[in-house]
Amino acid sequence: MVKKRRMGPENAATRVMLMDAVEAVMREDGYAALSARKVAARAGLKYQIVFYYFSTMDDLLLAAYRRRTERVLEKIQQALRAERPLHAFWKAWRDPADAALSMEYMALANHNEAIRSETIEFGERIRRVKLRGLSQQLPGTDLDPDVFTPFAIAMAIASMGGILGFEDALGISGGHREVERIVKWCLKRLEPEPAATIRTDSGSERFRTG
Amino acid sequence: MVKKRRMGPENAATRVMLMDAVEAVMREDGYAALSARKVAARAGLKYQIVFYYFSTMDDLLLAAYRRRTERVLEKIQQALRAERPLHAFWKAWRDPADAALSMEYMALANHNEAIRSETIEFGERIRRVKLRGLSQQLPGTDLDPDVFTPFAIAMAIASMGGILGFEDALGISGGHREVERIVKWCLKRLEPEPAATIRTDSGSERFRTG
DNA sequence: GTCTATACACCGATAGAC
DNA sequence: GTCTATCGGTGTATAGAC
Repeated sequence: MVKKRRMGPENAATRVMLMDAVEAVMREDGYAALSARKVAARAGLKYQIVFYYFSTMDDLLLAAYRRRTERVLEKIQQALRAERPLHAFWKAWRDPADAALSMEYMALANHNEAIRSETIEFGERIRRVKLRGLSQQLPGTDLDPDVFTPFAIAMAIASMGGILGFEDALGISGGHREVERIVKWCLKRLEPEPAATIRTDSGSERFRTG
Repeated sequence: MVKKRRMGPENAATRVMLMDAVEAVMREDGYAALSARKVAARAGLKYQIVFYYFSTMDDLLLAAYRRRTERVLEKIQQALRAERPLHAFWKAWRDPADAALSMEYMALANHNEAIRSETIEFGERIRRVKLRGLSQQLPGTDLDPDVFTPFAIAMAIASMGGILGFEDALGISGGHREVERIVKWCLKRLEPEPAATIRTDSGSERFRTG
């Protein structure tokens, strides 16, 4: 019933090192390669130390994942504070730096209950933050405001940026330039440059109310 | 050098059963759970039979993956033959049925060289098929034809549908309705209903050349 | 074509020494 | 706080019996 094993404190430096090691192994070799032995070795320790700080490997994995979601959330909130939040979302999501890691956790979530529920909860949290943080209507456009809400566009942008990031990480780049052109074309009109003179770009295409 | 082990024929029924079993295990437990023991057990056989038909586990995995990419390609070509290909793409990619499996292979591709190069090759093949199969310009719209090419739109649609499918598979649904509305709003204008009277939808928003 | 038997590496986890 | 020692279970792969 009660855990009899001796356990280390929550705030130990080694605990943090082990979580760092989890991310490193996940990035390099994937979740299948994750083991107490590999994680500890990367931290320069014997593998039994893992069970001094975490009761199971799943516990360590979940702790590392929670730390990561907190960081991603912070990144989102930064984008929300930008002067052009939609542009910021596009830039942030398109970044392939963490794409491989995200993919790994997404795949893992399909088979690990703890990671799954954490992922669902996190996904819903992101959406709440976006809904609250984005303005309700876009000022710079005359598009149907019921369809093209800032929230909806942010979600669409995150989808496209996410896939493009995944593919970049893998080494696939075909069609990315084309998708980027569409997104930028739309972003330019939905969220025009703020301070400077708003160039009407006369001669090129724009959205118009019919 | 030469493989000395005795090996079964390429066209054996058991070989196919083993590939089916690979997909089943991947779907249910993920690539980390994939092992000769589990795969064979699912096919109702002892695990050593795997090494009679495949020289390594990686070989079996690659064979199963290749079979799958062929099937997906066929699905794409079906969409290309539809009367409204972009609508067909959206419907096909949004389907969460195989999303978990796709995710698994994508994550795997990041750490398994054979699966990675096969994935890259397949990705490029899809793009060629799309480029060749889609018309060069959309007839039913007056949007900038250099930006909104059928190919670019098909890629964007695949991105959004893909992520939505992944999230559906996981159990995340927030924001999907909103993204769907945007996509459908655009699809309706980019690829109007063909045979029937083309409703101009007077009073609602449309794209216009500025 | 499928099985038993066997080899050896690595896995998570525990107990207890230092 | 980190180590050594040890456990049973599972992993890939091979050789050879039936």
